[in-house]
Amino acid sequence: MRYSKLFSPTLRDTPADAEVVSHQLLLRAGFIRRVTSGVYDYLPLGLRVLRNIENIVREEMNRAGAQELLMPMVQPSEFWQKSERWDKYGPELLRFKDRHGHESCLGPTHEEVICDLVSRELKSYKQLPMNLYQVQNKFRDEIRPRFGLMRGREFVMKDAYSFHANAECLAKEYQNMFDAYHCIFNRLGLKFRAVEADNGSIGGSASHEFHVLAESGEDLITHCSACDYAANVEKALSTPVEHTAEDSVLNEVSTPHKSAVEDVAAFLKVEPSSLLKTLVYVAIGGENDGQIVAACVRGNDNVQEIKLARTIGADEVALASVEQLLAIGTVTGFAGPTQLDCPIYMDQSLQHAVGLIAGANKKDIHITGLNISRDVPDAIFADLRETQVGDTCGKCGKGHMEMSRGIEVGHIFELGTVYAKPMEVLFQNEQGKRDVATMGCYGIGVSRLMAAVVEQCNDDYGIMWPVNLAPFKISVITLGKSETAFAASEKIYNELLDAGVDVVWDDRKESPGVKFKDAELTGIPLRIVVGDRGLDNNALEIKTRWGGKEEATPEAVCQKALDMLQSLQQENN
RNA sequence: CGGGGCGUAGCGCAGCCUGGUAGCGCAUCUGGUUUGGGACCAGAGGGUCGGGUGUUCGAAUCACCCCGCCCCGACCA
Repeated sequence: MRYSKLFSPTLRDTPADAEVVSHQLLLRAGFIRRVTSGVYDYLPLGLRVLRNIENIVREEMNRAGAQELLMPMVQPSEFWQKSERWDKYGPELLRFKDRHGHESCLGPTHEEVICDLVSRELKSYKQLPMNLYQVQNKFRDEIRPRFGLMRGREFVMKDAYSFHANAECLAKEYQNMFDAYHCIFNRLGLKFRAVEADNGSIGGSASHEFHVLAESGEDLITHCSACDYAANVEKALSTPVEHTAEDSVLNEVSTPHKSAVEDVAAFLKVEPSSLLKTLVYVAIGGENDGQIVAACVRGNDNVQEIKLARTIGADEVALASVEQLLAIGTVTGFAGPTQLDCPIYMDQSLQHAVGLIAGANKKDIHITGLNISRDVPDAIFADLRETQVGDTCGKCGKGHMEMSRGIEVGHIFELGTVYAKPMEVLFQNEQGKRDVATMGCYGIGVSRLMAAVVEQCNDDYGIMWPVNLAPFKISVITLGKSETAFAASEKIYNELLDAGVDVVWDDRKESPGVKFKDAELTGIPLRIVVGDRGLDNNALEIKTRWGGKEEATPEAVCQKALDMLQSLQQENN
């Protein structure tokens, strides 16, 4: 490709509305442009990278034995009614009617469609197991799209669905996908971590998320310093540092206008860990929709709302309103577990706690000397607190937990029969009886990966694509306007084209600085500089995007560059 | 949807408080000079000042409504 013909509009200034580096650089380097909220154009360079990512994903999925197909973006409401998600899925599902008044939606995921397809064709256990995948655009009407490709409404996803005769077979495929995902993210040159995850609304049993480690990540993930345990904090198991206190009698103390944990602790001259934090929640969705519950953790801990929701059988929870607090006999800022008219859930670490300070359910008053087993006999104990740095690992009991931020780029689930059953994905088993297929599903956010890679691979000059992903591998930069430099460049360019490399020739009538800056901004791994000076010295410069520098004669420069490319590729993997 | 911020040329911004007929840098176009790190000179084009309504002799500027964007929260690949 000649740069003079390339549609690659780069920007000098960072667009003001882009917050994270990946968004800024992808815009500046001319890889993407925004169409509307959470919806983007992929320009030629961006599409090249996207395709490179897709192809690595394809190769590894194929190698793992999955088969590619392609399902539609538009899906009929009937499928969703059958799976009972038409009502459950919520406003993220973009629904519309066609000219006949027929209700449809844009696919946010494809369990329904694949189940419908497979249910029609699946007859016998002999056809199983089977793993089908696609790389396709999804649409989710996200509440708040942000960070460019990181959280779009329309995005490219690889979604795979496996079907099995039984749970053991599913477990095997789950492991197979787990391993394939490791291969994929390694080939993409990413620092990542697989963590145990909450299944969320998708349902099913086992589940892992794959996170690219980055400060800008939206998720908090935690891992053990000693064993291989790693989990999303939404789900992580750990035990807090022990707290000891003297047992004593209950006593009321006046704490005027002090309701925040820090304020109360400072006012009473104690550590926040001596306090009991009581938060009142309302269940949303699930069998106990609308139920009000109290959740208690130590003052220095936080309630992990997802854990609470799972514990009480709700889809999610929300903090109760002032009116709801009054209804159960307490007031804002001074809630405590005694004499509350609702079920009281307590973090399991509090089972034997004594000498705590808690709200008295009266304005401006706290109680001291709270003994949980004595004073809150009806408490229900469960894992409710959010894991903190330094907690003891809930798995090995030896290491302590460390925290990092992650971008979720993959998620795999053992679904079991949650979709196959309502969608009637049935087959005849070995005994000749009708059976429900057991399913797994495996997602990778392909377009999000593009952003995640940039988050990890950039410097002050721009993007530094891993060789595997780079839109072009080599940039031939012509300097000056001499006929000889131009002719020499063209020769090198053609030689590289013949060698089958993705090469771009910067033949523009621009000053050297502009060409260098653009090559760096767009992250081309290797550049060959062809100028009169180099030609006169019979030594052309080859420079890597990571600072490496070599020289070669005009005759040898192509081979040299190809060799360098190869060794860069190996470093990558 | 709740809270905060913003909307003036392709990009980055000033002007608004105190109303007077729209400006700067970069980019773009023409001509010329230049070419190993975002060149220089001369000239040129490009704006419903997000939209509407109102106040006013007069609105980018003041008021009200709407729309859009960004950040924090709930969602998730």
